[in-house]
Amino acid sequence: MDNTETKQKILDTAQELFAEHGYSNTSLRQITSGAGVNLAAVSYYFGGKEQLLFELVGNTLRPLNAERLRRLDALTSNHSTEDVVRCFLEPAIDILSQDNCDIPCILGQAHREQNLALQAFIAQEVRPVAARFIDAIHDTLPRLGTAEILARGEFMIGALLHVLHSQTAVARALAPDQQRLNDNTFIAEQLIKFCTAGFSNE
Amino acid sequence: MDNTETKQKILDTAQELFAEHGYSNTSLRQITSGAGVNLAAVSYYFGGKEQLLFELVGNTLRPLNAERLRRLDALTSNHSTEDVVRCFLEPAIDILSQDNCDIPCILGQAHREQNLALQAFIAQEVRPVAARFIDAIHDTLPRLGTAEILARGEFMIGALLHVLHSQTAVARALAPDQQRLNDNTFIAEQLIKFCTAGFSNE
DNA sequence: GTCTATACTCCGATAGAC
DNA sequence: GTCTATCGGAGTATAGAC
Repeated sequence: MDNTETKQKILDTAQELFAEHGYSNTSLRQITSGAGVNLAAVSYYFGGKEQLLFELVGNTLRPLNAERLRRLDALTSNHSTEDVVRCFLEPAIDILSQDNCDIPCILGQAHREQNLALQAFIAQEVRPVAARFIDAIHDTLPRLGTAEILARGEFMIGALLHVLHSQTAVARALAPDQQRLNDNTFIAEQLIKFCTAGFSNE
Repeated sequence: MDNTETKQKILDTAQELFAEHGYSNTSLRQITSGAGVNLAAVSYYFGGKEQLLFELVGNTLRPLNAERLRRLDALTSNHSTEDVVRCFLEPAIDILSQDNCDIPCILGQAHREQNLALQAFIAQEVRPVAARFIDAIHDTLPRLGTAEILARGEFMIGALLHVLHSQTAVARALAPDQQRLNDNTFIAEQLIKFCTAGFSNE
């Protein structure tokens, strides 16, 4: 069997199972038997279960943050606060509309894992985006201090992660007849409006 | 040894260890040896590790939601949007200021666990508060549809849980010199302002 | 009723055979 | 590069001591 083929089959199966049952609730035996490879293959190719998760998270975060930076760079000098918020949120929410809905689950889970090494890994990936984002917000809301921008940035990340992870499960449980809660475009626009208004409060 | 004393020692130790290392990363053997009781005591008193978590979560959610309902009931007929948001957020953030900071960790973790039974348990506890909250928001923002209120309610919960869990860890990592990010009063006021503005956007 | 000792199954990891 | 065998530790269940 090919090297890359085995690795890819493990990654695909792990992504699927992690998304469905969660990292801790998925065993290496489920992954390897699902992928049709030997139990020891995960240790051989990735170094262990945790490094396998790191690989998945990195593969998701890298293109996402690259796209965020690309959009931030494309902003003109007289951009609005909503433009900046959109640069940050839209690439993440776009993933929800793609066919593979494992990715947002993996992403949301990663931020929530109580794992210092993983937290540091994520922080390192997000840092350059955060720095550019703070500057861009500062341009549109000069009266807002750095502490305010940082705090509100955390609120935005929290709201985004919650939506990525649960996909408004609480709201849909409370009102099953509200079909708009299943519409990702509706949720995306609501989230962008919500966060833009939240930031703009000087 | 007394019945209630053994149960309480298990609850206290479990709360501490779950908060520090996470539910999945804490073993029953750590809990029982830390509490000075036998391994089987958890099965005997709670039925298993999962039911032990349920008990902890319930003990945290019950008084929190009772306080939220009490404050919602105390609102006068001409309340503001900020009043309603404050009723929901302040009791949760007040916990942060208490000496026992295990509780917010347990709360944030509970929402994060990929566990359908736990999700249902939480949804059932939150449901009465959510229903009253939606009505109260509707009073102040009559042009807002139910779907909008529900979606934005999810964003607010996401932002709150993120703060409860990480206590603005990302922001503090990005700017260690911003002391205000360690001030719970500052974070609370910022969160209330952020969510109030987010809801008010009709 | 409370608690102890113990056994059972499953987990992640790894040394070593092939 | 792949696989088997095996290890220590996990959660769980229970028989029996007090």
